[in-house]
Amino acid sequence: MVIPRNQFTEAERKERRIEIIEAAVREFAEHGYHGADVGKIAAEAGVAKGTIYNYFANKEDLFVGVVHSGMDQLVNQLAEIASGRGDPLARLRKAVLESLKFTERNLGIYQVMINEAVRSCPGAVTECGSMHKTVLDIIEDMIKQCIAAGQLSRSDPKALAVMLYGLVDGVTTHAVLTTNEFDIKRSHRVIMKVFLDGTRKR
Amino acid sequence: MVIPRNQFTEAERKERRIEIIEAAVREFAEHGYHGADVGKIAAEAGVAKGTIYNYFANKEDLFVGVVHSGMDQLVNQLAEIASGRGDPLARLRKAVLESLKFTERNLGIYQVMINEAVRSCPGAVTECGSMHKTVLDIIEDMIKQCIAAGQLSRSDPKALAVMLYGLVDGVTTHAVLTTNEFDIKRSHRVIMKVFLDGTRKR
Amino acid sequence: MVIPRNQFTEAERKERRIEIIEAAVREFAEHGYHGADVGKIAAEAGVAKGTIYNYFANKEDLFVGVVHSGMDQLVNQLAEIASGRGDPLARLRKAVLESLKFTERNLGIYQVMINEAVRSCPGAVTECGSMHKTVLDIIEDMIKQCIAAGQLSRSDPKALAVMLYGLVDGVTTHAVLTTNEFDIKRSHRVIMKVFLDGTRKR
Amino acid sequence: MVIPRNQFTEAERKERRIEIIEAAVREFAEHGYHGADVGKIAAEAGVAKGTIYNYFANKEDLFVGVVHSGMDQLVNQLAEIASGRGDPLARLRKAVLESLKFTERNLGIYQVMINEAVRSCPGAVTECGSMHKTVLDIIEDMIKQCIAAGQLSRSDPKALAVMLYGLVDGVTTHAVLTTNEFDIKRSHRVIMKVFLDGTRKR
DNA sequence: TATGAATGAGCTTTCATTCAT
DNA sequence: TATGAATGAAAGCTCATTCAT
Repeated sequence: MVIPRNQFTEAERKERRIEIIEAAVREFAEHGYHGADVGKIAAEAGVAKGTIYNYFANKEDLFVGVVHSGMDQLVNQLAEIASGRGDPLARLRKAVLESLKFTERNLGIYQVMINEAVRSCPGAVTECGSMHKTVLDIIEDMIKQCIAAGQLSRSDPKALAVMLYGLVDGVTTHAVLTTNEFDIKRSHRVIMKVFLDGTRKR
Repeated sequence: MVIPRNQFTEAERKERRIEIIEAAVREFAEHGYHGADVGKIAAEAGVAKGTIYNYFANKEDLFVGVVHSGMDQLVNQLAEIASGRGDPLARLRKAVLESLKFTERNLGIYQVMINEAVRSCPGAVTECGSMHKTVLDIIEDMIKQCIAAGQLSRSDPKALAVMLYGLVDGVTTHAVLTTNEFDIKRSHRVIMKVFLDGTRKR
Repeated sequence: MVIPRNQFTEAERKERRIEIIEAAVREFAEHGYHGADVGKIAAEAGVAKGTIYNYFANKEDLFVGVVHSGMDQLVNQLAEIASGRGDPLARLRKAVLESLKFTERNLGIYQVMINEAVRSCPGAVTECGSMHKTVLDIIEDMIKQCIAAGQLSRSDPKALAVMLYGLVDGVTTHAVLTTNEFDIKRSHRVIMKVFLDGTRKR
Repeated sequence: MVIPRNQFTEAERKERRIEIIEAAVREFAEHGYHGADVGKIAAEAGVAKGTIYNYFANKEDLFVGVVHSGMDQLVNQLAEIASGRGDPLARLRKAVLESLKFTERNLGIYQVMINEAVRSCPGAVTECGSMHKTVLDIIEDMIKQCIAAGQLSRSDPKALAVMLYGLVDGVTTHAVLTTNEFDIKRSHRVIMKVFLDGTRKR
């Protein structure tokens, strides 16, 4: 029963867009792309079904918006850490910690973004892929800084970024499949230990 | 137009079951659980829609069949390697290599199994979770052997298994998202290098 | 191709609901509960299949709506007669006449309501049973008035109500099975004659 | 797993036919015509689905068989009573009692026969109608005998038969809708009382 | 003749999207 | 611009019937 008005400020439109995306995040996270119900998203967001289509062209576009918004947060956070000053390795540690925190906070939607989008929502592949690439680029950049600072040995930084992020992703997957609660601090410690020192007996 | 017969040998029934599962693997891999169309699976398998329901109770049950069949192959292969003789670390290397090969061969369905099943197909969660646990148990067992043989340093073998498998899973995810072809040998080398020696400059 | 609008008055919604129920009455009457096709009901009502589900939760709920609507008419009519003033026996006669007219007008759906619902549509049993009970209660009440007025001999009024309504129902059944046209006036006369005076030679 | 033989005696065929009909009676009684499952009937009867079609052309034909068999019992019983000797009115009483007993024993299938068949199974209408007519004819005949013996007053015996049978049918319907247990003796007493003496205060 | 796997038309129900208001 | 009723394609599943064995 929202009374329509004729003119919305840009700010009001943005705010409502965000409300819709937040509702969409919850719904996509819980039911996956195909399982999500646009009607429920509208209800959750407190708007009419039709209104969704004033902000997004269709379900796919809404999903892209969700992905974009979600990854944007992570990218911004990582970018900030990456561009910081001080010990590069400490910053890398921090980046991994924040990534873990992010995935924990966004477990459901993160999985959907990273995994399901690819096969369920062709239109989102580009978006997901490019966000993923951005994250990896940032991590790669940090690794380069570590190498330059003599903290990591010289290897292909891109491959190392994939490894490091793979560890974060792998822990997430494991958490989802075992429905364990996620011990972030412990995961962080183990990931960094393995990544830095390996497991071989010396 | 498959001609119906009524006296099928056990072998013939199994064969047809496998044909259906193979068609289902393709469809689920391409479109995810919800996106998959039972009718298309039937057509793909060369049987009528109704026939599917002679072999599986419903879509969910079919999906569980797919998961079971898929993971079974990996579990068997890993189990064989794990129970082998000879150098434990070499066997661990081999296990990682085979896992990579498996995921490459089964990229689509593997992702659906590991990731989408959880939120799209409640009935498959148990199945997926238990298979995942089995794989990790086998790897954990091999890691224990390596520790016992003095090849890996003493740490929580369960956590290490999660790390190692996380690396494999992370590489897979990366491959899917970048739609890169998958350089298995290189991935194998990097994974083992990082896992064994870490990345720290010494 | 009904043009969709979104702001329906309560009256318009009710009207459409009635149109759907009327179409449903015809379809259920002709084919019974299981034999009825929701799609045909929609077509008959001039709406899309999906629209049915905006007014009723499912086929069962639609059927309950039909039963309720149908019996409501009869109940209201009988209730009005029952609560009238004047000679009780004359009112009882009138009630039987109106019941006969009602069943004649609603032959098909009446049969489905009374008979098939019980075994075909578990969700409607309560509804049907309670409407049936209401009708009998009204008739029982009228019989009590007749007894009080010394027009009928003292017997169990509930049992007599079952008898009287049984006569109406039996005549209906007979009409359906013989596909006779229904001579209401004659039926009314015979029913009242038998019910009041019996058949024994005196 | 019944082993097929090449030759069945006529008796064996008849016996199996009866087994199928008995199973069908139960299934039709419980679920109505459309709700009944030929597969379940076959399982109940201990034969394969295909075997049903060696004995009946299709579901409709099977239903006609059920109707025929069911009504045959009643018709035979009534016919026997009707053709008996002794007091006509006593025989009429007995016929009503046996009809009540019959409908109680066959409540479900009786309802289906009398009521649902008409709209669910066009092919059975003739059968049902003619059996119904036969029953009424027998009752009419008995009423004629009563009139001839001076036990009932002169009225249209066909109409009286409809009334009397209507009372039986009405009681049955009432029993089904109220899921009351059926007090046959009491019903019998009330029916005969009303039918013979009416309800008017004298 | 009995079997029962295969068939596929047909059913109910869902839900992304449209569009008159 | 927001609304939400209407839409109808599409999907999962059932089950009467067939027919090679």
